[in-house]
Amino acid sequence: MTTIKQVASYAGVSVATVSRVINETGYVHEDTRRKVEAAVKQLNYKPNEVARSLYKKKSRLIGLLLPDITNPYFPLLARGVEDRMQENDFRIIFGNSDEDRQKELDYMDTFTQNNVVGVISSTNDPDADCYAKLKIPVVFLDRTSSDSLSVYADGAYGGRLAAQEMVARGSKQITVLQGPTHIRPAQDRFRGAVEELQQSNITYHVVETTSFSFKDAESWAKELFRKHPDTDGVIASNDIVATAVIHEAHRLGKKIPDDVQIIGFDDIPLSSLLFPPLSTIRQPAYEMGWEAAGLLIQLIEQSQATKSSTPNLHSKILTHSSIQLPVKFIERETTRKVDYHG
Amino acid sequence: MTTIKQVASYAGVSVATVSRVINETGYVHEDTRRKVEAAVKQLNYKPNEVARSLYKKKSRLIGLLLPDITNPYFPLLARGVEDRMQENDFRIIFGNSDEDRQKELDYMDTFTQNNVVGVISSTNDPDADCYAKLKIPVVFLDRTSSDSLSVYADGAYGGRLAAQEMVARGSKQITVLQGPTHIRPAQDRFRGAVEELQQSNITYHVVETTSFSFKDAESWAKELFRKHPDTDGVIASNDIVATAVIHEAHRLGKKIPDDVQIIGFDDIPLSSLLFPPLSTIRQPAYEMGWEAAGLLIQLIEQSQATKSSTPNLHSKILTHSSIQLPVKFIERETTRKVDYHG
DNA sequence: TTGTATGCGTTATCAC
DNA sequence: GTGATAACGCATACAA
Repeated sequence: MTTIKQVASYAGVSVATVSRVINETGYVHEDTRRKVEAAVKQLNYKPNEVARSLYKKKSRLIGLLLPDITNPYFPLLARGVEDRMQENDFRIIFGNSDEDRQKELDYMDTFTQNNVVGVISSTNDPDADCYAKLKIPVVFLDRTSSDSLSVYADGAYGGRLAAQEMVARGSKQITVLQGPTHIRPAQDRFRGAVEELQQSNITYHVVETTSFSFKDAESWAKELFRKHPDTDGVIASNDIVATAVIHEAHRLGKKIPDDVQIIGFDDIPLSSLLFPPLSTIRQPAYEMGWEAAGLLIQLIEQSQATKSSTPNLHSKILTHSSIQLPVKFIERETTRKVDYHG
Repeated sequence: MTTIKQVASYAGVSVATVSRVINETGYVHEDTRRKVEAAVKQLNYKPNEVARSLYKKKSRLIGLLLPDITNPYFPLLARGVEDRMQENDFRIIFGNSDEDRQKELDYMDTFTQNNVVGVISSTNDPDADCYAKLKIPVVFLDRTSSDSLSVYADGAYGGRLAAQEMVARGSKQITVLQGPTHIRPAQDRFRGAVEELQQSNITYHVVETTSFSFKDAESWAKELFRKHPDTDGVIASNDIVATAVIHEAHRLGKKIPDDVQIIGFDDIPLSSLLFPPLSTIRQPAYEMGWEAAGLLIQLIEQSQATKSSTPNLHSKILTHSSIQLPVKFIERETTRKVDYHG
């Protein structure tokens, strides 16, 4: 690796001057600039980010912590984050937490030890100590917290919407799969659905579920149709679980959507490829990642500005502006057609 | 952040001593050690990885470059890499290349600028300059190169296997979807399949395809049944493409597997959830990531050893030991049952 | 407009 | 056994 020193001597100037031209800071004569630029090009010089990071106490790295990239919901989030970050010259240190407290802690240590300037985390406990202690901006993704910045979809409304669409399409005996109680967004949508059902005076049952794993979901699907055989509409806690319900319905010889309608949640890429293609409530995962990254970048730039200048009254300061993105009903073929519907 | 200096003064010793105890290098009196350890704990000291990296010219970071984490084949690879790296206290800077040369170059710059100690890349051009110039170990994942270390699945055999199984199950008019020509593993499996078919004296046709996108695949599926309406067996270039073929077969009212058998490639998580569940050639993606990480770690440790000591004749040096992992036929329901088959 | 010198937090070398 | 101190590559305050 060629260093700034080598560039300097090659160009016949001091390191300070080289630094000035590559950072476009301070005055430098046009001729000198050209000499330096030539040297930079000639030696193919790329500044050492580590040295920069050490001196400035801040890097161009951000930390991204997701529960499990293997869960089909997360790749889109990750991609949204990466694209926006890449555009703004930030790189990503990535980790899976498995929703495990210890792994989460470890990664937060990793992040701080590497001088990351911000983190995006999809955690079940945004109020955990390790986040409060962080002295850099944090944005919570897909997980809400009362007093931290976060980007999430409108789960409660999504739940209502699922219930509305199901009722509008004629289901009378609806079973709702609750979703893991420790995952806030799962509970939001569950509550939304139940509220709507209650207001509509529809008979409904609830089956408790404790994970989003397909394997577990298969047994809940069985339980569902065993305990509530008259079910003619299932609101699943997410698309994976909905998939298991579809399978079980097939197995029982039930016609979808004539005997039973099914609505999922998320709209993961898989959903449109199922048979029948799954009607679901879409969370705009890519956009969520994108927005979270944008918010974080804003916070990062803000915190730099705050430190270096006197408070600027003209620039609006972000203190608590979480972003809630809209969800949308995606009508496919596990729900019946309905005339009035646009 | 607390620094080594603070720990030193808190413990009443010099920074050198603190460094010795945290790195377990050199002599240090038992009492001193205890004092330092207490200070470390008290102040919750965590060494600054950036400063370490600057001094030692090597970090605990590795670079991972994948085409697109949004493609369902890659999350498992990534997870395999992450798990193994995490176990060995390496962290990951992650990026998507979109198979775009420029993005690839940019990420290689990022990696070197951040002092990563190794990179794992899934590139179409392992012989590209940017890899040759790298002075750190590189392992190519899922992409082969004649003279670089790589971890990949036995694509040629996978192709043969697909053809064998299809023939053994009675297909007489087989169509093979070729897969993108610029993606080496796609061509390996294609050639394998074609060779097997030729040896078996089976009539077959080839439909060219240029991507793995589902959207494109839909039109190739149409083309396939239009040009070769007698097709009673399809060997798809991967599971995504196979999915499109299933859809088209449904649309045409063809019975699967009675009218047409379909075999995919990869065994992405989606495949078992399709209807009918897709028979496919499984690549052990998670294991591949895991092995690639293991190989890279070995190379990293080796290169450190080589630098610091005189060549050790007793330790075997890895110069060219690529790892080829076995593929396997996963029998599901897009292929017919056959008696002889164990 | 440019150069010198200092420090960022660590590790390693060398005296003591 | 332990402590100064130089060095890693860079950016900046300050002097010139």
